Amino acid sequence: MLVNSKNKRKAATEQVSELTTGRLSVYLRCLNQLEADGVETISSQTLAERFHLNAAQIRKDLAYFGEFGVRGVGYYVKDLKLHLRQILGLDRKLKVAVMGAGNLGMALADYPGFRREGFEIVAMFDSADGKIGEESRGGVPIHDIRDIRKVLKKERVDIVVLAVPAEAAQHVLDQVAGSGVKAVLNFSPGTLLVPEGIKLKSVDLTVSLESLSFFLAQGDPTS
Amino acid sequence: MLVNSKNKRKAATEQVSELTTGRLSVYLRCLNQLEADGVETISSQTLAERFHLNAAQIRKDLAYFGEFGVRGVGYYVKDLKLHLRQILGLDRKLKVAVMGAGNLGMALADYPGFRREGFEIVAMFDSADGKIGEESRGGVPIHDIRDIRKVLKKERVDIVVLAVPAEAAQHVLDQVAGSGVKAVLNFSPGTLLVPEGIKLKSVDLTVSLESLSFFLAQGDPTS
DNA sequence: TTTTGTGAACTAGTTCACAGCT
DNA sequence: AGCTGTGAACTAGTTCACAAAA
Repeated sequence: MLVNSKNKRKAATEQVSELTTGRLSVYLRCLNQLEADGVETISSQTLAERFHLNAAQIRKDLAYFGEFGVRGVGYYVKDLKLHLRQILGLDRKLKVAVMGAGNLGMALADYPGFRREGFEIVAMFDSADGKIGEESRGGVPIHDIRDIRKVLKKERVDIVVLAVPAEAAQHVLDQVAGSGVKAVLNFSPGTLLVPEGIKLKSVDLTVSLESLSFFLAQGDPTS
Repeated sequence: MLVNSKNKRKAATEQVSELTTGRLSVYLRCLNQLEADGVETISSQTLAERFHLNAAQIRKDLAYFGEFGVRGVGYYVKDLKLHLRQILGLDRKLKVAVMGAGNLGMALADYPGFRREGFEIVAMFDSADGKIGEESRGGVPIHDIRDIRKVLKKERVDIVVLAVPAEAAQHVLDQVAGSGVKAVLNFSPGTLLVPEGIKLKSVDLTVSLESLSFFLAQGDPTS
């Protein structure tokens, strides 16, 4: 298992696109399902057909990281799954903290999809007296947002989820950066100045919804 | 106001990229802030500097839809705002329904950012007896998911937000499609077969978090 | 024979740079 | 003089198509 004789991982200088890495997550999810279905080996062609992907793209995406396939056969599901988990850094348990214990923060802290993929939500933060000291429904403790630095360091948090109101987002982000966390998933809308050394990934719910509004306005002149 | 003498909107055949439409939302948000700050006119250059965008790209994105600027001056903030709202279809109130009254569905139904941009959340749906007939904290009524068709038609819902568990997503999506709704914002993970005539936009929380995990695993070999 | 891994061709998206309008 | 709107140049991303491996 984990055969990778020709270790041809791309040089650190070469940038793997975010589109590629997003797809790696998708492939991993497909493989999980295939494994559950008892499939042992799969070709890029079959994988593509089954999940509406492009076979050449699957091969190219994987080829950035090594030669995981067997010509004439395809990919061993179990083997490729392990490789993908390793590439995505999911082979160790990553600790996550959620900033903001509002509706959205609470929902994200207890989101089953995160736990299922091996993330561990270890802390939440808020500034409201009524919330500090309490827990999410799923049992994640809510800390005082003024203790960011202390708690993030103590808990050795890897990734922060930012779900605070827009006006607080920049300040909280700066605090998070100061505590040594390197990666932030941001749900607050608007422009943020990204501190040095931070990888920020933003999910903008309003933009997503407005892009559907655009589609309705342009594509579909009825109603 | 709304001067657009040379109405040079692109032909319906021409596809405007989703990257472009996403940026239009962003520009609109920037303009809202500028207006609040009392700025009356702005050049693409200044807009770009202020919000970390690219000036040529702003001009090109806008140029798909008309000539909104004044040479030597820039854009009138109020005027461009109105144009963008119209392009994005935000000049009428869009009605939204949320499928799934779990943590995430509830949070989305009460998400203030949606209301702020003029969306109206009119209904939620769930299958749990304990939830049907209740309301979200913000007062959105929860219907029986078996009444999808009836309620969506009666309320004239424009956009559906899908926040049901992955195993239910396809079935609910098919129901939604059957009730005439044309646009769906999907939060459930995994592959969906998109019914004819539906525009599906997916936000995949797990993929977003995993892309940060990838960054930590690859980019940052410490820890 | 089957299917990978990959250069080459193609398509999409971004940025430059400047003519032309105000 | 200043700034837009836009072709041209460039960069990134996708798909094709096939030689080479099993």
